[in-house]
Amino acid sequence: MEDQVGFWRKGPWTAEEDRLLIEHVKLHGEGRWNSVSRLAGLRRNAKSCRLRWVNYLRPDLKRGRITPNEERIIMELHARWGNRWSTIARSLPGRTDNEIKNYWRTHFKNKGKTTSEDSIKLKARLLKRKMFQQEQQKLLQLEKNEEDMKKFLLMLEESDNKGAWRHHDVVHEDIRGMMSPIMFNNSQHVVESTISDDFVLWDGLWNLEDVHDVTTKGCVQNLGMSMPYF
DNA sequence: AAGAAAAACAACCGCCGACTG
DNA sequence: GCAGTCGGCGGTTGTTTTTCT
Repeated sequence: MEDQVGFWRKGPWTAEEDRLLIEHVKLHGEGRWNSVSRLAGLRRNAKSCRLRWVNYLRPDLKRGRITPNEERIIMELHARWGNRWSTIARSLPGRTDNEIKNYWRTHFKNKGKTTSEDSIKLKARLLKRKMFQQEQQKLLQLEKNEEDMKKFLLMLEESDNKGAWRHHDVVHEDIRGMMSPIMFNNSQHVVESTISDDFVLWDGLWNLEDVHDVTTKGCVQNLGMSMPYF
């Protein structure tokens, strides 16, 4: 039946389809996308299900516009890796390859084709937007840093009492709601993300060969330093 | 306020490499 | 070794939203 032409639904996903897919992934986890349609009762093919989950439904996705820092990282990494969007996306937690690809296309790909006048207008507009975003971000960052520091110190205190951070899932769940996800690797005590998104982003730039290899020590050190900004 | 243009977002398609029987 | 299947990736297109004139 599934081979019949026209069996698979196309076009925008409905809320009900999203719900079914989320339920399915909750129960069975990611992967085996070919069986998803059958098990979840969806008339969507494997690729469609995977794409919808990866680009839209995953809980760890970051919503909202690309920040100036992220933009800079995209430019840096694109200069280094070219159109390897998934590779670039790995350095930007919460962003998908599709998102980055779209962003690159709309902002940079046709830059060479614009007239000088157009590009001046474009730059002025981007600058205006950038300045606004920076202001917003600074305000948020000030609040967030203070909050994060308190909570991180509290967590350190608690972990000292317990002896060690034993299981990264527990830690992740504990602090998911209050700060950017921190993933602790059992064997190496490695932090996968950091206190604020900007820290990991910059760490990604500084350690391009292994963007996830940030020690807790480095993380704590980062807390004390001023943010690089442009 | 309205239409046009630009930007952002969502989704599909084809190709390719890894895996498996 | 080979064919089939699956999942991932990058390119592209269509639609919606936002911004500009």
